[in-house]
Amino acid sequence: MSTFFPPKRSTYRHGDLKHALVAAGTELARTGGPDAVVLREATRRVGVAPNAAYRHFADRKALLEAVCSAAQSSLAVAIEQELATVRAAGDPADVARARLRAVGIGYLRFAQKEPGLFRTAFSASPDLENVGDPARAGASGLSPFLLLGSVLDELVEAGALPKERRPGAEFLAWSSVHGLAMLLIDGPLRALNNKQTHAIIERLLDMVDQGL
Amino acid sequence: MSTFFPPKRSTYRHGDLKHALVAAGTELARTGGPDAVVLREATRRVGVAPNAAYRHFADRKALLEAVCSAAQSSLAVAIEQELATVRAAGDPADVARARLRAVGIGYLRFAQKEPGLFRTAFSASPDLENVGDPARAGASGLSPFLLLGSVLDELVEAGALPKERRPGAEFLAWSSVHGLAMLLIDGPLRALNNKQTHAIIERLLDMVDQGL
DNA sequence: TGTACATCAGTGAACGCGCGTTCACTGATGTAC
DNA sequence: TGTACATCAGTGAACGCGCGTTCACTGATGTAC
Repeated sequence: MSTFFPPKRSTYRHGDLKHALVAAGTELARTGGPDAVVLREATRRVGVAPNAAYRHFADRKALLEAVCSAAQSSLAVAIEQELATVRAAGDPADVARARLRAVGIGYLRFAQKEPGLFRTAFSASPDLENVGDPARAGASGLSPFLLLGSVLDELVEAGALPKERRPGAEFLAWSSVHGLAMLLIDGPLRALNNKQTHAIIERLLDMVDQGL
Repeated sequence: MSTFFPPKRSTYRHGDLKHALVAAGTELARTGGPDAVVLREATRRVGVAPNAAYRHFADRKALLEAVCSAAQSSLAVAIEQELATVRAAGDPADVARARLRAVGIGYLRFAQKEPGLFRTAFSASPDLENVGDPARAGASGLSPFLLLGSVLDELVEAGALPKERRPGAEFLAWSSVHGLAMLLIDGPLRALNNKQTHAIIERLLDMVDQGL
């Protein structure tokens, strides 16, 4: 455990300890989810005394929250990447629909590729208040929740979603996709192979598309 | 913490320690979720030495699994109760639809009333293998998953769901409802009031009904 | 350009805690004769 | 009906562990003069 990341450091000052601790914490979260974000282990990996962390974080919870924000940001980037593959030509309604699908696919891909980070992203302070926090955003400046919201807005603009059904639509789409993510990574759908997984993802996105 | 449940016991033998430990563990899970199922605390509450638990469970994990099964069983009962309120008269397709809705409502009600138990129910060994385990069933003998499955079968029989879409339909319905449950209890929808919650639940169930 | 000094990042040692688990035991039960 | 004894449920004490956090400290930096 503690033999990784040997503490080779020449200077007394670290220089960027705060970021280094978040990075180490993120690595822990990647492997073991939020519970694995252990303050002592993070300092060990960075090669620093355990209490050095208290120069930069009030307590363990503060470190975990920073890691959580970083995970949200990674999720936003994953969604943005998927959005970038959507061709913007053709019927605006079709484009908007394809973009909504891309949000779902990016979300689910991330959950599967990084289940530990995914669980960490939703482990702390999941209030709608910090939805606009830039630390949780991707390159676009939008957090995952705001990305979903903006794509739903596009859907309304393109006439593919009646605007009276727009309010709260985030939560319907999000619920379905989030639930599937849970079943796929922690739940009874873990055992599915790639093909089966892909099929069920497509069906779920169809359902959302049709039911919204 | 340990002053609750004073260890008043007259006999040397407990009589039903195994069940008592599961009950105490369930109480812990109810309050704090799966992580709160602490072997020592369970024995403390029952009024027994910590190691007495090892007469009945191989280790902490085994205790947690027993608590998990009990939680699944409670969930099944909650769903059955909701199903029992559905009137069986009228168009069979409408009845089957109402029963599917009842499954979703029972699921979500349980998640909201017992968030700790709900999280515990899905914390351990969530494989489809133990879906038929009687320890996870309600009065009907069916686990939550099997209850959902049987109602979907009814839907097919009543002609409300094309039978080629029946396979895997569990996972679509389950994903949506499970995801909403998560957002409601742990996630950003925690802050909603009863009315708002009810509204979003209805909309989600509409979406599933329409999109299946 | 040089020096005194305030600042504050990181150190070293220690704390108390509660956990899961193991050991050799003791005491009640129920069965065989 | 009475007694010896095997069974096994629960005890008491202890273990090692790793955690988060606090204390008084040391050493490098950068700024004021």
